Formats: sequence, structure tokens, C-alpha cells
Amino acid sequence: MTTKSMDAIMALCKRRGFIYQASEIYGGINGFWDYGPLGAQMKKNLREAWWQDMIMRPAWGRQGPGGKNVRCVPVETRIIQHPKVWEASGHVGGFNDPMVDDKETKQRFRADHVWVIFAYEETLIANILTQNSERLAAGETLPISIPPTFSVVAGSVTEALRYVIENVREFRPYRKAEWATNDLFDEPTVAMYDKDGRGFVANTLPLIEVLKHYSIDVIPSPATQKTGTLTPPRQFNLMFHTYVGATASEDDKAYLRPETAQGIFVQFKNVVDTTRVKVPFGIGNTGTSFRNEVTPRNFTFRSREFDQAELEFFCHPDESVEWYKFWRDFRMEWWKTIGLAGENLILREHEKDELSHYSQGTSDVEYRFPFTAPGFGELEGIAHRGCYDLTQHQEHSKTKLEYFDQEMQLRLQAEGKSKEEIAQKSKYIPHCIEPAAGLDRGVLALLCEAYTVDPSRPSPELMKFHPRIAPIKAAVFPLVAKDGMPEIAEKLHAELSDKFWRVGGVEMDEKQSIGKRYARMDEAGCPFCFTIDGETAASQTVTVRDRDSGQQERIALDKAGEFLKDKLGM
RNA sequence: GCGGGUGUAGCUCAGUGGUAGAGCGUCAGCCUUCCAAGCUGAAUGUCGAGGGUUCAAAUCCCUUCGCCCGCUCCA
Repeated sequence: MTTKSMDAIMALCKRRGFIYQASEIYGGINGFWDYGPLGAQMKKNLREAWWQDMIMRPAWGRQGPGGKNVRCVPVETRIIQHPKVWEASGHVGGFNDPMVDDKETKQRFRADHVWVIFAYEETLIANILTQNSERLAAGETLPISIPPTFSVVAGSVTEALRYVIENVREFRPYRKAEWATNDLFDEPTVAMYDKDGRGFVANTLPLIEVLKHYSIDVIPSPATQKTGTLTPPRQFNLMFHTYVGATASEDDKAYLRPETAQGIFVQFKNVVDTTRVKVPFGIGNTGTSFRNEVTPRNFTFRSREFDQAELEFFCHPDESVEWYKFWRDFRMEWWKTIGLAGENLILREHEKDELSHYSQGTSDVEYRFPFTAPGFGELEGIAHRGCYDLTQHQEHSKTKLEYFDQEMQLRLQAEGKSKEEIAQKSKYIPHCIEPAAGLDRGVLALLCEAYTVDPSRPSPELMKFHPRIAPIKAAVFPLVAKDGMPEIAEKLHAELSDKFWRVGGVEMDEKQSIGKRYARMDEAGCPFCFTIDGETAASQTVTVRDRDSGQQERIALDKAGEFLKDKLGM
């Protein structure tokens, strides 16, 4: 594969009106992009394709595991939810990792991963123990204050101390370290020895705790063990917040959603109670989400405001793995059918250690963008979320979100199962499979995949969109603007517009040379151009030019609509 | 948030203190019977923004914003 130039793609997007920088005349705003006429239509086509193939006729009418029909319904939920929704989902906590930077080495650490080690001289400890034996016996805690000795990066106390033991020579003047126990501390401790054999007792506390008693300036950096180079912990708050109500006090604080999925979980009970859906079934939701990214980068790939198309598919726990595989495979296939058919698209199953604790499987549909190549960037994640979300909301909202499976009850009764077993198995919190696609990333991938440079063509740049995605479906040209050709073209244009306006644009262009007009349509990604020429009036035929090959065929004038309908798969 | 690069017409870019340019595109007219063709003409800019130095700033200095690359981050 030849590497495509992202700069060239971005230039074309601007030039042809696919994507503009948001608020450009004011200098732009970091992490936000607008769509121009062609981009807006294209994104609408993508969302429409998702809606049709996921909600209206899920998985193209295929049957799911066990020959079950696949039923999905839509909801449209709000960007602003009750703040507790985001506490239950874990986003408020998870989006609030404080970070510290090392000003000298420019390294950044999660504050909760920095462990400060205190090493006490053994003789000092011994003295304290003997001098305060009565107070210690009474269960008192002794205030002992010594400067932090060094710090390490680790996920837990044990991991931190294990690191010290295994890499003790990094920490001068210590030469040797081993696990130890000590009466003074409840926590695990380590015994360390310097080159003269003097003994020390070391324990560790998380940085955040240590900062309650010490200034950041006396904490050694885990990168260099020098003091004075760390910044105070800073919150990287990825949640956008706002205020509900005109008074804008702290009590009115609310969040803009970081994903559309939670709106589905929160309305799960209502959908079950009001729409006669039965497990297994899916609920889809599309819309805008917000994440205050640390570093928006790579054109529209990591924007702060973006659109998602998410399906939450609810099923019985015993069938959940089968449904997970079903959706994972279908989603991969789906992206292929709308224009990402090449080797740039992969399905990547997450490794065990990448999975959330509640997940039995997660895959990403990934695309090799020019800016990620040779790596890949995530387009869609398909996650087995277990019963995690509904359970969380059940706990936080104190509302029962169990599903009563009447079919299961009848089946178990027929099988003569015990009352206890029937009651237990027919009432459950469904498991959930979540295919969550990024629409803006989808558009970006489709743009990158479609962008083609063919130096052998008179106009080398073209966009090879799949007809279903192409914002302009067809164009009509009179070969020259005389001899009655414009009149015939006008008529054909009117006919095609009338037939296809629901799915995309039909253009008419009679200005300038025919080559220039073809070139313009190539850059807009219009798949078919109908040209009225000198023969049309006599033979009632037109030529159709295929964008990708440049080849033309001659068809009957009154068959143009049918031709296009067929090519658009309608 | 740090470091490096960059910002001049719709796009690509030239312009190192002295009257803002080129190519392409766009538009108009002519010409033209199939691929950014030809001829003629036209429009288009607070030189990213703000401040400073100077008789004079796209150009030098400071601040700031956007974009690109690397680091960092990515429930």
C-alpha cells in the first residue's frame, strides 16, 4: 500500500467542502471541526446506513445464535443526564486521574501510581520502640516524620516494594533489600542495607497521601530521584461540565455525556415496560458526545465533540458469548460493505489483560489511517459488558433492572424444573453486547480510504466512495452547451433529482470543458456522470462514465434512472 | 501539559525592513462533439491575532491562538 498524504487529504477536504475548521474566522478552536456541504451529506449517509442496518433491519435480516430473530429498537437520549448517571457508570471517577509531571525529563505520571518510599534507619526504629513501648502497647500511633527517600511508579503497595527489592541498586546508597516485617507498621515493609551494612526499614505511601503532610518540592521524582522537579498533581478532567439552570451554582453542576450508551441503560426498564420487546433485543442510540481530550490530534480523529452510533444488545447470560461473536463479526463485515474493504481494516481481539474486569471479550474494528500507519486506529469497539452497567445503575438508582423472562419460565416449567430453579433462572439482569461506532472516525476512515491519486489520469486526485456513502450520487452534463443538449440534460437532471433526492445530491453542470467537469465530480466522489452528446437526440441514448475506471458505456436515456437505482442498491 | 515545526488568495507555495506575488482553482465571455484543453478578461488578502521596535514591518522582538510531528494521555 502506498502511504497517502494526510496533508493532501485535508487540503481536498477543505477545497471541496467536506470538512472545515470550526470557528475558523476566529482562529479556530482546538479539537473541534465542522462539516461542509459534502461532508455533512456524507456523514448523514453513514449514520443512515448504520440506522438501516442496525435498527430497521438488524444484520440485514440474518438470524442470530440459536436461530433467533434479531430485533432492535431506537431511543434518543439526552446529552445531559442526571449527574449520578456518570457516577454509576464510573466516568466521573475514571475521568479524574490527577497527573504529575517531571519538569526536567518531561515525563508524566498518574499520581496514584507514584509511590513514595520512606526509609528509616533501623537503630532509630529500635530507639523509638523501646522509648515508647507503653504508648505502643496502648495502641497509639506515633508521629514520626522523616523526609521521603525516593519514589517509584507502580500499581500497588506490593508492586512498589517488589520493584524496590528487585531494582535496589537504582537507589543509592542501598545495595540489598528484602521483605521484612516490623512492629511499627501494619503495611508490608522492606529491609534495606547500604554498602556499610547499615540496616533500614522502608515502607511506602501513595503520593496523594504523602502530599497531605509534605510539600511536592521534597518528593523525589520517580524518573531521576531528584527533588524539586515534580509539578503538583493536576486534574485532567475529561468530562465536560456545565450548569443546569440560570443561577449556575455548584449545586447545578451537570456533565455533557462522554458516550451515548448510558442513556440506553438508564432507559432500559422503560423500553422493556412499554414496547413488548423480549430478550434478546437491542437498543440503539446515536448522537453527540463530548470528551475533554488532553491532546486532540490527527484531524477529526480525536475531537472533543463527536458523534457515536451505539447499540446495546441485551441477552441471556448463557447466550452472551455467542451474541458477542455474532455482533463482532457482523460489524466487521458491515464496514467492509460500505467501502473499507481493503487490507487497511482489521478486527483486533483484545488481550486478556486489556479487558475490563467485567468483560468476557472486546474487539476493535481498526483502520490504518495515514497518521497511524503502519499502526491502526479504533473505529468501533465491540464489547461484552456482562451485566456491569445495568447492575451499576440498579445499585445507584435503587431501581430494579431485572428482566423477567416469561418464555424461560414456561420452558422450565415444561421441563419440570423445581420452583426455586425456575424463579432463579427466569429473572435476571441481562448481559449486554455493545457495538459502539464513532461516526466521525467512520467518515474520516472513508475519506482516507476513498482518497486516491492516479498520476496516469488527467486529473489525478479522486475520491472512490462507495455509492451508498457518496454525497453526490450522479451528475448530468451536456457535452457542449448548444445544439439542444442543455435542454435534454435539464430534463434528465430533473428526472434523476426527483427519484434520488432522498439519498443524495444529483448535480447538473454545463460550464467549462467536459474534462474539468469530470474532474470536479471525481474530487467530490460522485460515482456516475451521465453525458448528453451529439447522438443523444437521434438515438435517445446517453453515456455513463464510471468514476473509478473512467470507462463509459452507452445506455438508453430513459433507462438512466434504473441504471442508477441498480448501482445504488435500491 | 512539554519540546520541535508551521501559519501569506479557495488550494499549493514564493517573498530577510521600502507600493503584497505566482501557479492551480473559481467566475464571466468566446471557442469547443468526451477527460483539470485553448483564447480573452475578472474577482479574491487586516500576510493567523494582539502588542512593541522603526520614518517604514509579511519580514525584527514579545504575547497569544490554530494546525502538523514527537512525548504524554487515551475509563
